[in-house]
Amino acid sequence: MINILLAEDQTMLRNALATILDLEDNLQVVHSCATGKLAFDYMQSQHGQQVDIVLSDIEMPDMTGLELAQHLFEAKMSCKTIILTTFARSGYLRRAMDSGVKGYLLKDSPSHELIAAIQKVHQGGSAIAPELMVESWMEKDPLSDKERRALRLAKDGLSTEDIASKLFLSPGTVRNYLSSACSKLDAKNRIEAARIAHQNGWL
Amino acid sequence: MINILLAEDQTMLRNALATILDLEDNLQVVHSCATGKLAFDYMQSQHGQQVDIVLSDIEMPDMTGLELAQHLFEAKMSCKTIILTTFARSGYLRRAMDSGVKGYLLKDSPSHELIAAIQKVHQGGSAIAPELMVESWMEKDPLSDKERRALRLAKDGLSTEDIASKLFLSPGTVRNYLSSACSKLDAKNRIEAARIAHQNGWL
DNA sequence: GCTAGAATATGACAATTGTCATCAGGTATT
DNA sequence: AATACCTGATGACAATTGTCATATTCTAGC
Repeated sequence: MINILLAEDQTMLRNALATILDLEDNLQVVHSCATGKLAFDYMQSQHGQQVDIVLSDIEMPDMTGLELAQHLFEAKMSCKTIILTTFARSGYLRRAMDSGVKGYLLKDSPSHELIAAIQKVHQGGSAIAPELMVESWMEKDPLSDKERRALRLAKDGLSTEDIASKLFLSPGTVRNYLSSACSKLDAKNRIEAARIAHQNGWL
Repeated sequence: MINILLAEDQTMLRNALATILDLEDNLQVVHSCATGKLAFDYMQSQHGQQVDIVLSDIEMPDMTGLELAQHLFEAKMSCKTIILTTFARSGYLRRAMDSGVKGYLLKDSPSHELIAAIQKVHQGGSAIAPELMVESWMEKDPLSDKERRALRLAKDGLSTEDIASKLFLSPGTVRNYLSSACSKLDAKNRIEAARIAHQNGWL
C-alpha cells in the first residue's frame, strides 16, 4: 500500500484527486492539505514517517510546492515528491529537479498518467511530463535578484517611484535594473519583460 | 438519472470530476469536452437532447464558459447550466446570471457541494456560492468595449502603437481610451487599470 | 433639416519610462 | 597598494505614456 500526502490549494481538485487515488487498490491518501506549510508540518509530525509519496501543486499560499520540496529534501525525508502543476515552465522544473523531486506532471495530462507516475516513482523511477523534456533546454534564468524583484512589482502596475521605495533603492537604480531586464529578455518595456519572465518561471 | 455534460480545459480536473460524479448513484457524465466550442457543438448534435446539466469552467480556449452559457440560453436549450470556476468575480457572476445560469460554484469549495448543487439545480432550484452573494453588489463594469479591448492588449505589454494597429485605430485614440479607462478605474497607469479590471472580471 | 451624441482623430504638454555613460563606494584578488 | 568587480546612484536625452481641449465624422431622433 502506497501512502500519499496531497498538497493542493484548490479544494475541488484536492477532494477529487483524493477520491480517485483512493479508488486504486494500492493507493491511499493519508492526509491532504491546502498549503505547502501545512504539508511540511504534517511531514514533521509523527504521522509523516509513514508517507511514501508527497503529491504537491506549486502555486499555493504560505509555502509553494517548490519550497516544500526543497524543505523535504534538506530535511532528508524518506518520502518521494511529485509535483503536479498547471505550468510547463523550465524554471520551475529546474528548481524542482534541484530539490530532488522525482516526478513533475502537468494538470493538463489525463488522470491515469498521474496514477502511473505515482506507481513508477514509488518503485524508484522518475516521471517527467514529456512536454517538459523538450522545453527544459531553454536558457537558464538570466535575471539578477534585484531585477526579479523589480519586475515582480512592475507586473502589478507599480510606478518606478513606488518600486524604488519598496526596494529601498533610488528611482534611477530601479530604472536601470528594469532596463537591463528588458534587454536581457529582449522586451520592449517592463511589462513585456515581466510577462516573459513569468512565463519562464523566473519570477 | 441526471445526465451531465462537462466542459473544463484542464484534463486532470476534467477526468477527476467525471470520475467522482459517476460515483454518485443518480449522476452520469455523458460527455466531456476541453472547450466551450466543443461543448456547444455536442449540445447541438442529436446527443445534446438528453443532457440535463451542463457543468462548465469559465476560462477556456476557443469559447469561454460564459459564452457557452449565453449561446445555450439564446438557443433556448432545455438543459440547465452550472458554472464552476476559480474566480469569484462579480462581473463574471453578473454575465452568468444574464445568461440564465442556474448555478455558480467556486473550485475552492468541497466536491460534495458540487454534487449537492447539481441535485438542487436539477430539481429546479439554483445554487450560488455564498462568497459571491456578498460581493455581487460591487459596482458594474464601467468600461466601454474599446477600452476593454485596449486594456486586454496593454496587459500583455503591447505598446500604444501595437495596440492601435491591432484595433485598427490611431495611436492617439488608443491613448485616449486607455486614459479614460485609467480615470474610470482610478488607476495610475494602464497596467494598474488592467489589473483592476481583470480582478473584477471585466476583461 | 437640425441637433445631440457617439466614435475617432489631432495637437500640445507634462509625466513617466527606457537607455546609456559615468561616478562613488565597497570588497575581493593578486 | 594596485586592480578588478559589484552594487547602487546620477544626469542627460529620447521615446513612450497620460491628460486634456478640441476637431471631424457619422448616426439617430426630433
